[in-house]
Amino acid sequence: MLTHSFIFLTRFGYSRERKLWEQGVVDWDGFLSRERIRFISRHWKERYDKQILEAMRSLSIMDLSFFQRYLPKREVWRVYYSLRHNPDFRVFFLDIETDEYGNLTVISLFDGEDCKTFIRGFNLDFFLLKKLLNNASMLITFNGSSFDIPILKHYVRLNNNILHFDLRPLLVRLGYNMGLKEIESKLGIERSDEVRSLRGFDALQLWKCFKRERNKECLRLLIEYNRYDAINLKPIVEFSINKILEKTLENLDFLVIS
DNA sequence: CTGCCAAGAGAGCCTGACTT
DNA sequence: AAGTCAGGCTCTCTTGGCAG
Repeated sequence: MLTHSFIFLTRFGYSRERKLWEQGVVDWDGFLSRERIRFISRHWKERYDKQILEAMRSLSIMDLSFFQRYLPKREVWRVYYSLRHNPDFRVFFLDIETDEYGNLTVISLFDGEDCKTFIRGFNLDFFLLKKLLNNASMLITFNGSSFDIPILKHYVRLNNNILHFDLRPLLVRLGYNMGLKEIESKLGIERSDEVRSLRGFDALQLWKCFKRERNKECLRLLIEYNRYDAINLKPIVEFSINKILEKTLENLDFLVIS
């Protein structure tokens, strides 16, 4: 999908990108191989050629900072879609819990197969966490733009070539303007009985309970809750990218995307 | 080259929604 | 409560294409 994208070009929006596709310019190679393109002046064609060559170069060496800078946030899903099976593309589904003062208490990183959880006061080591995070190509969250990522940045400095894919705005576009738990139940994604009824507010109480009473059961539940929040993001991503791809390519049946 | 027009990109503002 | 984003709205500006 990424190599079919032109939305990162200067002064390009959805309509101009679609115009290209409709006239048969469906990928970067197609764009570069044409001398002239209708509705693009010679002057701009030259500039766009350079931008596309730069995109190609970045992609070939997996330096995603180019896309971090020029791809609109709401289109970051295209990077995930194109690279999700590439072994050099490392993703973390991420979720954090905090106490009532906004201090990080628990964080889970799910790489698609294995879920690592770090707990304040036990195994949470910010040096190690930083090392782990900065080895990733993309972090995927739900509402992380306004919650998880800013808080995380208080503790660790993240490299600027890490892409952040926030699922919430995408789901809003797809008509799911609601919280994570409600989306899960709409999509039939399950949680264990113990944590099914828990919400964000309860996470604060669980940590409080653990701190006050040293109650291990409270902590265990909080960890379980947090891990589900991270792990369940994966099926939601799969659902969302298929939906948004369908929507993006509506009425363009000749366009087959890899 | 100059002048005009319509399309559409982009900026600014407001609102509503979510996370713990 | 803080922080961020997208959508809706309006207004402005840039641009390609066309005519002469």
